[in-house]
Amino acid sequence: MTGALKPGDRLVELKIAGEMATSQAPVREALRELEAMGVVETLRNKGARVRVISDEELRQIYDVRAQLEGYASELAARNGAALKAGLEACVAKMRKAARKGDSMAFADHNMAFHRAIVEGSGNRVLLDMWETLNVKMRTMVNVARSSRNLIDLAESHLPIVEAIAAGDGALAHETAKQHVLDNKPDGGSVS
Amino acid sequence: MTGALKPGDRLVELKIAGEMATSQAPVREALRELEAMGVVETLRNKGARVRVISDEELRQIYDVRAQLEGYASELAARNGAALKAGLEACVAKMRKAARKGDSMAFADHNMAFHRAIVEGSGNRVLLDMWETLNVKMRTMVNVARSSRNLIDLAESHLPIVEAIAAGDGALAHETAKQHVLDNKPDGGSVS
DNA sequence: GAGTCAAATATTATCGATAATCGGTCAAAG
DNA sequence: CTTTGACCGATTATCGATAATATTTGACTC
Repeated sequence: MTGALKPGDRLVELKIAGEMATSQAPVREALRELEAMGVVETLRNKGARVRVISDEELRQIYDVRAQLEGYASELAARNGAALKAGLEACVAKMRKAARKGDSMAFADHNMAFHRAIVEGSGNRVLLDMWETLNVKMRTMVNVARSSRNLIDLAESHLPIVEAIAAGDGALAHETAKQHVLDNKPDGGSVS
Repeated sequence: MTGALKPGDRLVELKIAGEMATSQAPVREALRELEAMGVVETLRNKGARVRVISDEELRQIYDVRAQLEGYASELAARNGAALKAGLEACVAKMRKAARKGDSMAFADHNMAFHRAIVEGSGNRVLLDMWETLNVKMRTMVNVARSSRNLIDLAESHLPIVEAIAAGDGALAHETAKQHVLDNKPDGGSVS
């Protein structure tokens, strides 16, 4: 699935097959997989579309993500000292991207930061699930909608690093969770 | 996927196609879906197998499930009064099944209890994710391995009902989470 | 212009065929 | 006896065809 596809766009099997120089059947197989992942939705005899994520669903995704990342941070804090340098490097890269106004690079480093924590949790099921949420959202972190500037956003990651590096699981949990909720579309959750 | 399949069992496309009076292609599509859900694993040119869930993965699933159900209970507690009767009915049915020594029925009512809470959270993403975990585990609640008898297990759900019915989100969260961890294979988590 | 209907076209869903791959068996060689 | 290579059957992966379904187009009427 290459660029320039928007929620709601049609995915025509024979056309994709032609573009990929293959036949229809493998395309159907791939679409079934994407459907199971929640990226695509299909109706019988009507074909596949990029699934539309409603604002409500996006908010729900953020709420669940906050819980998962909070837990991941708590687990990661057990090995916080080993993760510290890597996390700080991500923040430094975010700062650099922020100064250059490069929001694409910023988003990449931001994602790498969060992934490092979830990977550092050591729970593979948690990581798979977190990735599933990201695939669903497609725009992994919605930077454009954030009410903060990129410099502030980069800095907002530091309390998470500190809590994890200090091995403080409970603080890491709350800090990471709140960070996600702070960046949720339409502001914070009541939860 | 009808009964009597164990982790590691081969799923032969042409055989399944014959049994279902269809052709290979729809079977391959279905297997792709099951693979995306983590139920099946395939290797290229080697076919599909029912995925083996290791003990470690099962423990990780329980840890993540504890977090999700803890959060679900917290959200459900907002509307706890409305959920109380339904939850109590599930516990009553669990008691009844426990008295009759009917562990299949027990498992069904136990699942219905937990599902009612996750549904009561009002977060559809959370529900989908929780269902995904259950599909992965396949044995939804591992009753046979629990160190408690069924009567005690039925009763162990009451503190969750009480916290939710009282609208106490934080208590519901901790109670539900601990309940899942208490029933995790090989005992509790350090987390 | 709007609405209806029929025909044409596009697309989906499945079929059966075929090429490629893999694993097991057996015979020959060392 | 062990190892190696050839062959065969089972299975996977994809192909191209076809039937079924949905959508679009064009003609006609008001």
